[in-house]
Amino acid sequence: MPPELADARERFVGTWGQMAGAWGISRTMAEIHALLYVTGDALCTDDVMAALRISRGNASMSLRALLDWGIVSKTHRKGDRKEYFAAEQDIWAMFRAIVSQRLKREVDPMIASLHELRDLTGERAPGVQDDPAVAAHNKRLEDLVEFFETIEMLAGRFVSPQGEGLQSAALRLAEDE
Amino acid sequence: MPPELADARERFVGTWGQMAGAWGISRTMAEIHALLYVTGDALCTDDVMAALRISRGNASMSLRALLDWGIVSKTHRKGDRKEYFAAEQDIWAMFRAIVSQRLKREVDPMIASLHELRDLTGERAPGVQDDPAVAAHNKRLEDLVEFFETIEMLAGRFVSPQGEGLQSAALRLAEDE
DNA sequence: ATAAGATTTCAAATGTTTCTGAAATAACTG
DNA sequence: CAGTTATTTCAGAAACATTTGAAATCTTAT
Repeated sequence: MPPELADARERFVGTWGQMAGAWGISRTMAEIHALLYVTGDALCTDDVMAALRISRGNASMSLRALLDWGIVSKTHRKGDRKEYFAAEQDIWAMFRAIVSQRLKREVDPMIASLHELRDLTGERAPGVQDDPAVAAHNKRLEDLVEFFETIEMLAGRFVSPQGEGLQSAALRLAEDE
Repeated sequence: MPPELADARERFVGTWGQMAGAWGISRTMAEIHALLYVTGDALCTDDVMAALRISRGNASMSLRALLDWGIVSKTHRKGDRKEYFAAEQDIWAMFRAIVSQRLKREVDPMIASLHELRDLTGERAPGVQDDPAVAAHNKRLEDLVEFFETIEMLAGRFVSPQGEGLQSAALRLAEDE
């Protein structure tokens, strides 16, 4: 491997690691993902430990978390007892997986909470809906519910297997005037 | 104020606070924003401190950060030396402000880093581009650059003042088959 | 069944972010 | 200008998140 490539890979890992916060994953997870993505090959736990100078426990837990997110997959090699891990190579597929997870982990619970909040002062809570402050409050909650449900519907269409892909939708929106 | 309303507001603050991570802001910032949003009125620092049981320093720093994000504004009242703070009440405007900030803080630097990385092994780096591993690496970087530039363009259109609003674009995409 | 190798778990250590409180600074009033 | 009130700053404290390393568990080959 040319030294330029090794250097470029190492820097890529660092750069991608800085995005961890934006994706909502830990730095090590992002670095492992970067390493697998930029390497292109499947690597075993020891490869990851050596490349990133991290402990076995950390590698194990972070790899499992990446599997949970659905952006890394496990493979086996015949005649080898180790497990090997490879990153999804299609960046759009990876983005869909992340969006899908975050919908489930963040948006769904928020919508559920907003529905509960609505019940506290809504139509089913007798004797309070005449107060103008309560009416204003209910209007705000309605706006939020509508916002999150729109986001959910939009994002759901993007990530659904049968729906149009995010990429094509993005390009369509980005191109037409 | 009916006790149901006070209770509903308090719960809303807690619920919104849990979204802090998803928006990329601290818990206190999210709670202050929630308080201002759900109250509808402008509040002064002492009101915020009392309602959330936080220190003056925390309130001051978090309010300034919310101003920086552009989702809270400062107002004055005649005959009063205190500053009052009010949250943007349009949830779509707030979302646009957040997206706009995160583009600037996260996506722009990532694109810049990817451009730098591309120079390490790209056309301007002589003598390495014949290696197939380098070619594969360059392809991956190209994919990423294209991905982020598409995201940037798309999001930029949503948040630009003269462009169509995010809401209308979202509805357009969500409705048509 | 057992031994070797691979993986997972988790308590303790480390690192990072956020918060407090008091001092310093700034802004207003008369 | 002096006095008063409001705001900002920042070092240390507290809370929170991540990582380590070694023991426990699981897997596979013979």
